[in-house]
Amino acid sequence: MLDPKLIREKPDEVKANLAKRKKPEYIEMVDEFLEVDRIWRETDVIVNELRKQRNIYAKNIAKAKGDEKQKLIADMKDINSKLSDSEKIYNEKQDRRQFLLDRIPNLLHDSVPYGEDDEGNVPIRSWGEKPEFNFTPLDHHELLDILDIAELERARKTSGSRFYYLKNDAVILEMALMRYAIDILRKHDVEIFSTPSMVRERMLYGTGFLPTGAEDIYKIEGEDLSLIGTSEVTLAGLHTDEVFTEDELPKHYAGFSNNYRTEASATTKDDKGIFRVHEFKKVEMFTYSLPENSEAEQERMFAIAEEIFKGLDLHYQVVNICTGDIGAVAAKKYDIEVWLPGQNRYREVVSCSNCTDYQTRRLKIRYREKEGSPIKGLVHTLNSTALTTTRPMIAILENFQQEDGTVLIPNALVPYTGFDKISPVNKK
RNA sequence: GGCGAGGUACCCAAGCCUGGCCCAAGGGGCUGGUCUUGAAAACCAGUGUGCUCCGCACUCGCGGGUUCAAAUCCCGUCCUCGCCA
Repeated sequence: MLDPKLIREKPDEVKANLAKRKKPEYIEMVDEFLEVDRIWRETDVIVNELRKQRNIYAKNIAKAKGDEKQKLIADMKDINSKLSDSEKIYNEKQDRRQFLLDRIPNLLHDSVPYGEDDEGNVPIRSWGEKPEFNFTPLDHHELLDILDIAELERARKTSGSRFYYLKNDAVILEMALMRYAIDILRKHDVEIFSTPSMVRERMLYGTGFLPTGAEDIYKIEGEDLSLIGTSEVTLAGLHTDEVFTEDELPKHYAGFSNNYRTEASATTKDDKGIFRVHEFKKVEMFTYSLPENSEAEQERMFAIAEEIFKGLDLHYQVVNICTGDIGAVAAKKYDIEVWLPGQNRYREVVSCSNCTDYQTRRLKIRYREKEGSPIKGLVHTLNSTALTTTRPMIAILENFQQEDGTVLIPNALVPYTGFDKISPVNKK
């Protein structure tokens, strides 16, 4: 949520910023907000004045006696009827105002490149090199089959499309990836959490996954609980309504969790294998920062994400996400796109966002100089993938495949897996 | 799941039974000021949100209701803690 005062006081700046997102409805929302906000405030004055009258009368009635009291009570009823009329308008305008605030996205940082859609994302650097093959590299789903380390067809039977079983060496590899990432984070003094997989609605609203985006979330029937799509939600929610002191910040957190996504709006192109799935495990970095430090914190966080992928010897490029592709919550976002030989293209494996105060305004997470001193403002939040299970696994399979189908395990993972390759098995 | 006790501002906490100087006592912390060479102590002021900001209104977990008037009474609901299952 944006600061309503900012929209009111600098509407042209806000609109110019939102215009970069190439969605005219945002501009319309701002215009409507300005109008609704104006009426809301005018009504607020009227309501306040009537309430003041009511309070004065209430006190006088308490003191008055007999006929005088009866007269005052009659007058009071008149005031109350006027008040209830004004309050009705006031509440309507307030609801509409909030509705709009809930849907206007965050302001973009100046360094976000302009672009219409994901074609406009700007690669800013790359690391490593594409592997050379003197044979035609296989797709990851073919490799999963040859190596016999997953059940894809049968997963359709038990759970439906976009679910999967991993088995044997793939299970070890999955855990190894998580442990590998966690150890790197611990080296950087990040606090590690294993978080709930379900949260209350308030947390999803607070992090910006609601009200827009409800179709991507699995909701538990009859409960105020939904499955998280990322531990960003649980880690952001952790300090809801709290007030940090400056010396407590930044908080460098990371969450390990299962993640659930309906992928309702996804295309069917990535259906094969485990590229786009409803459930996966992830280590997610999450930072609470002073406003003035959030830009530096984003660079710091992203450097750790890169370190993780460098350690896996995976060739990748870094992309600055453009105005047309960035989400509603982020002010600025970097992705890591890893090279997938089986698809012959780069694919997203990391997303690192500075959400500034967009989430903390909703979650009411603030800071003050020290214990007991007045509140100074809202903290900034940032999140970044550290490592997921499925896509990095795909990258390892496709990049380190040998002609006979054997897949070599990156050196950094061997201490965690206990094996340095996965070889094809002869299935009956 | 059942029963019980609770939820008051940054923290602690009174008020609730018996509705009305509660525009929420008091304490702590913090900020500013007076004083001091400096500090402590003491004293004064400030310390939730909104607005047309020397003034008002809102805020007692949340949402309804009763009433001229609700932190206080009623209903619903969420959460926390305890005991039981």
